[in-house]
Amino acid sequence: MVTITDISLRCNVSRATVSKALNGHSDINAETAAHIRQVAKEMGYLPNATARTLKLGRSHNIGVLFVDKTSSGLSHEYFSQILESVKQEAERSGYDITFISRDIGAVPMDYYEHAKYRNCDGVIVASVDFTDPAVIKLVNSDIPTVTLDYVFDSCSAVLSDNVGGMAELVRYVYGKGHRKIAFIHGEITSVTQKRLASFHKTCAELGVTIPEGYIETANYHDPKASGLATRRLLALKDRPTCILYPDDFSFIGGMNELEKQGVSIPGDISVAGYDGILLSQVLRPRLTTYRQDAEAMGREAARALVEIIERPKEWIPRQTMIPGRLLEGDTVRTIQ
Amino acid sequence: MVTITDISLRCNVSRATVSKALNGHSDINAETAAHIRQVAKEMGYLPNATARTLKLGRSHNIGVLFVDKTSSGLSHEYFSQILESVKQEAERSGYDITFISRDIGAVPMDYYEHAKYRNCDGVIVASVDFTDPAVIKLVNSDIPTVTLDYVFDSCSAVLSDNVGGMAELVRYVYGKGHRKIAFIHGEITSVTQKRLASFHKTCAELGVTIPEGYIETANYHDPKASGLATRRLLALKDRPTCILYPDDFSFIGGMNELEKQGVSIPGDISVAGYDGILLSQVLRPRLTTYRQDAEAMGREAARALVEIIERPKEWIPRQTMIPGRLLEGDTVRTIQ
DNA sequence: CATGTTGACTTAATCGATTTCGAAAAGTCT
DNA sequence: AGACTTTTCGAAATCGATTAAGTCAACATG
Repeated sequence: MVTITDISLRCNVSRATVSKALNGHSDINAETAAHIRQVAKEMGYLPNATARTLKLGRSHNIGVLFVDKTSSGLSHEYFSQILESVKQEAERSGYDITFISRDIGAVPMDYYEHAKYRNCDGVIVASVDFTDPAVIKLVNSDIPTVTLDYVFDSCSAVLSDNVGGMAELVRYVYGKGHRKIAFIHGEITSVTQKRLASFHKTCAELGVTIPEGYIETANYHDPKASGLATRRLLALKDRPTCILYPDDFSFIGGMNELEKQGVSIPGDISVAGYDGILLSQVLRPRLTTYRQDAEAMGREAARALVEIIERPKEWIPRQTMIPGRLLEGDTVRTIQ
Repeated sequence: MVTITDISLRCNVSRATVSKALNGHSDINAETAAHIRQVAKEMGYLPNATARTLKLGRSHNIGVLFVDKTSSGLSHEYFSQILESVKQEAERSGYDITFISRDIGAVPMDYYEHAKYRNCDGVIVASVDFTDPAVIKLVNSDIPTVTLDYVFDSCSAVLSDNVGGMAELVRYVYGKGHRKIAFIHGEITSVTQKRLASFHKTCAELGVTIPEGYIETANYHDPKASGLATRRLLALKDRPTCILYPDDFSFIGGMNELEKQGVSIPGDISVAGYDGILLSQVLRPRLTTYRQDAEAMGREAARALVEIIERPKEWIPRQTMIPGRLLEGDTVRTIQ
């Protein structure tokens, strides 16, 4: 590997001069600097990020903490899109991405320790159990942190507009004439609570009453649970005319159950999903859903984090709300 | 941050002694070592991976190179599962994962340079254009590399059994009585070529002739293209009784087209996918498909790489074939 | 001409951890 | 007691890059 020392020998200057020339310091003669840069290029010099990190205390490396309960990893398209987007934006600013995990090898470590161990300049946290003490330790630490879809007052957050999204969905189906709207929600998380609250609030605003049994519990990304919830809804004496699902993928379970019971979509019952993943747009009928702008979420999270890292003085915890948009498919029918 | 120096001051020993005690060297008195470890724990000492990397030339960091043409990133479940699995296995061996990209910030870099810059001990390459000069430069470099689903003779590879998988699928549908089997394949890659060759070979072995037009071209992960290909197949005078799709996701396009034309699955026509992603198993009817063991692929890739890194002497390029298995769903009907 | 000033480099310390080569102390053997 | 080992620990170099402080010559100024 070519180091700064190799270049200095070749150019008959000190290592300091080489470093300064390469970093464009002003106290180096223009010709000397040009020559050094030329030689560096010829020799195929590459700076060593490790040495630089050690000296400067800045790694230009961002940790990402994504944990999936199901441990199927990034199976959820929403999160894999966010990750990709974080990665792209981080790279644009000169940062690399490293996964932060709980342990590494035989050494037990918590998230904070891992991030410190790797000298991460900051961490992006998403899709985790935000009540986990290890997560709380991290967000309250000296490491700049940005959370996704969860607010800690110690750090900045990027949020999907769950309240607005759910309100828009409810108002949309209301506009289509639906008054008997059921909601199957995922496991209780802060996101779920927001959607649930927004569902109740919007229904109240619209004067829509929610009969007993119209709020059903299932899980995110779990068609089976949604199928069972759908079955329970269909067993009600007073069936809903519209069912809102926890997310697009889990809707598949509902779709199967409806099909099985000979209930047509949207002829007999209308449905809507949430997320706006690719799948929802290739199904026929196309699923009406609320698209979360994962790309923007990842981008804004990375931007916010880089901002904190590079201008720590000016930083104050800030929440960025990312709006989504309703994707009108063909699964919500207009009724009289 | 607590460093080795802090501990040495507190224990009245040299930094060398602390380092040795912490690393379990034998030339330190057992009691002294125990005391040092105790103090280290009390002070919350964490080793600094950067300093260690600089000194030892080993980063315990593995680069992963995943590029998706669609730039939708890790949208393909097969790859996100592999990534997750690579990550888990790497962590088990004490390695972290960093994404390798083409440029970083304003600095233009190729993959090799990026990996060197970050001192990656090795790189795992998947889902890229293997004819890209930058990729070729990387796999032929001094950096240990493991490729997925592609063989270079300069490095080890982990391969999904595309030949065996396709053969098993064909034999399965043949066993169900099908003799008119169409195959819609994805864009031409080495994987596609293997499946295509295996399709032809297996058909030949079984004495099945492949009429004009039964081999159709579409794309991976692209329901639209598969839908169009399906339409072309349905327009044939002599329709196939069974269609094999490029992958499970793109089958959705075929499903829509069949539905639209009133062709029932599997009543009128049988179908099978490839991959065995979660979606295929929650659709009704359940899709018959060949499951690629993404989890094993990621695990073996990580193991192979760690092996090369830690025992470079004994290393010889090796290919590991990961078998998949047929997931029998309800989309292939028995015909007389 | 003595004194400042500026430009262009270099010296040397530093970041945190590891490791080679000693060195002192203690123990062993004849 | 003298010679040799063994045990236990430390001094100092090292990895590659950065930078504060210092040097020295050339030049400007009153």
